Amino acid sequence: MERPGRPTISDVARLAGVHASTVSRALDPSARHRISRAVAERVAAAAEQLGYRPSALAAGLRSGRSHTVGVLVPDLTNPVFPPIVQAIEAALARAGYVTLLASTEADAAKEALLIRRMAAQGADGIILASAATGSPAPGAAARLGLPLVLVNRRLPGAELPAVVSEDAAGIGLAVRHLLALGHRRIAHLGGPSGVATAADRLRGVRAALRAEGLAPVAVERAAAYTRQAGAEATRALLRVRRGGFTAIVAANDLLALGAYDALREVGLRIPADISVTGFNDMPMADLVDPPLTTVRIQHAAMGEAAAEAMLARLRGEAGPGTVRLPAALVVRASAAPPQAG
Amino acid sequence: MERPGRPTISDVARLAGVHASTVSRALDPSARHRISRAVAERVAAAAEQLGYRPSALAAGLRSGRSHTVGVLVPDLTNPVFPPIVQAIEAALARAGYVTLLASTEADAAKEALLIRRMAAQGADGIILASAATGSPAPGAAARLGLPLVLVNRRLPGAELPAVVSEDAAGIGLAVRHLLALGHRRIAHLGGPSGVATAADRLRGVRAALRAEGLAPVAVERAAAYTRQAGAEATRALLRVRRGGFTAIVAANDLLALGAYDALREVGLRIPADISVTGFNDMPMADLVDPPLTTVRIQHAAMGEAAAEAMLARLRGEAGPGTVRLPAALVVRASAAPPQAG
DNA sequence: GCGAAAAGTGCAAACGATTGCTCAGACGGT
DNA sequence: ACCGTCTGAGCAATCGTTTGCACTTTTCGC
Repeated sequence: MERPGRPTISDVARLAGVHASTVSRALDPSARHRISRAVAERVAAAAEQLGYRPSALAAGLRSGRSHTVGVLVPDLTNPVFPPIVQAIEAALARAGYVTLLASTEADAAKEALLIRRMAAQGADGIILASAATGSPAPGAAARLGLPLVLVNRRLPGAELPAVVSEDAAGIGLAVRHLLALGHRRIAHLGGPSGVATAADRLRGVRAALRAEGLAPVAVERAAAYTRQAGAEATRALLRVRRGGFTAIVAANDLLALGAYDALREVGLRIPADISVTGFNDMPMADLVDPPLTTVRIQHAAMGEAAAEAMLARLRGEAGPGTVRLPAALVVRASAAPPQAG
Repeated sequence: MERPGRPTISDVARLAGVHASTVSRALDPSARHRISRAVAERVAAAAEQLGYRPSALAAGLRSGRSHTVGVLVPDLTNPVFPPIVQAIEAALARAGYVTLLASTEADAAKEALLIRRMAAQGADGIILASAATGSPAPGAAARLGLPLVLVNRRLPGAELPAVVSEDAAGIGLAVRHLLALGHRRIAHLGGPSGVATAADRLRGVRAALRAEGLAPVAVERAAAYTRQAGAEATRALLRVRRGGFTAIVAANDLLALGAYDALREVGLRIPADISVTGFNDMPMADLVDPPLTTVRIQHAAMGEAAAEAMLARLRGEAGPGTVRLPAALVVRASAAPPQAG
């Protein structure tokens, strides 16, 4: 008649007629071999009968491992992140880990606070999506003794495991596509400074152009990876160099869509007047008007690899250093040969 | 020279020259009044000096409150969820809670497993986005004694707090818009059965039409809220009733985009031949071709309200029951007057 | 069969907080 | 002056596990 609360390990022990420590071992796959088969089975049966679920809190307190990993993203509404986060969560869940999610809003103070809070919650490690230079994460994580894995963006200088795309080579694909279409005067709509992907992609654009003896006719860096910032930077590009380029290589899809907005404002047609390419191949990139020619990155694979890298670290293995996943060109309709004349 | 590990409450106590229990009280705003001002300040200083961060694990173990809330979504890559999740996380974070995220993949077994796992982690409550009939969540949560709050979809029958949109009234806006444009033969591309929003929106379509003495000329329900399922259901609609309708009211944006795909396959132009409306006003809905006329719901407000409802419950307050947030029509270009003749 | 090694369990001390009790002293009313 | 109340702080138990150590039994080599 009494409300028993959740059964504890002692309840199981009592029912199985053994000591709690024996139950603990019998239920731990890595210690089960120290227990006789008969007892292990009796314990399993008792646990099953009681519907016993060990308290991860108590286990974490004692063992120091909470089976919890924190994931930090700057902005979940940026379509790049959901697939990555989802893949991370799935991979962690498969390994029995639960995912703590928080959004930093690209604010360094918030990032530091969230890491501390996750550490207080006993997180075993932190996966940081989109680190920016000056990010307090490496310092904070190191101070707290937490393994840190970067995903989507690396952090040059810091020796941290990271899973990223082949940014330079990937955007080179887009540039070469434009060159093949006959473009010679190409502008780059770059990502914010302090972000590794932005620098890498700018480098990639320069390299691909240089291979043909060319250089970008203009480079304008957006203040953030958002549609609004992309539109603004494109307006700047038009102010400075209107008519001076026939194509814009954007550092990501959101920026490219911002370019769509800005080009439309001044009556320029895509791709008839100006070609535009993006980067990321985010969901819906095929549905915009015109469908965006872009570079596909492996969102899911990236998330999964990041989770695997974290799990390897948590197992005490060295794990991979920086992993670079290849990107592929996706040709749609936003890039076409330049207008004759 | 020794590696001190993280400072514990006893370290702070020692430094402040008081007992650990006094530190605990001095640091707890709701118990601070039992401590003299002088001691409280000494403790605060000591904690500050040591960089003390209480272990949420230990606190949770003893107090039964882990300051952790689990959030379950069926699929994070559905653009409806990120803004909701982000708002939930932000509101919870403001209250000092951390968010556990997991994706159920619309799988009941997985949903049950994840709830158990979150309970084992000591989660204080569960917020479930998009419950479907037959969801094991209410039962599981009740068994575990966890408060459950629904967001985006309610669960008819279960007496659970839920924060949803005014689905019926909202989609009525779209229908009335179509009627005002002159459409009379309207088909409904419905959501999956077993999902409350789908039923509510279907009801809303019927009600709005009935007010004019009309009824939907066809109703086809998609197997899931995805672009693919939307395309398939639209193909079915065309098979059955091609030419029999001049507009499609879709139960959500993803379905509407699927309709775009299917209509294009057979050479039908939007909106010249067929008008299409969506629901949700997801990000990018304005960028597709043609820009989607849809119904805007308050993603962020919904997430925030759900988090607030959960926090109220955790404070022991009754909190609101079902909250319905109004929706608004967003007119873009996918709906136009029907072709003459 | 003997002793040593191995196997299988139990014991009890952590882990780091929270909280019901106890207790000493200050205070105030009569 | 005395007694009761209140305040502020300490004591110690407790939350539910894990794990180093000690203690029996087997097991096995010789």
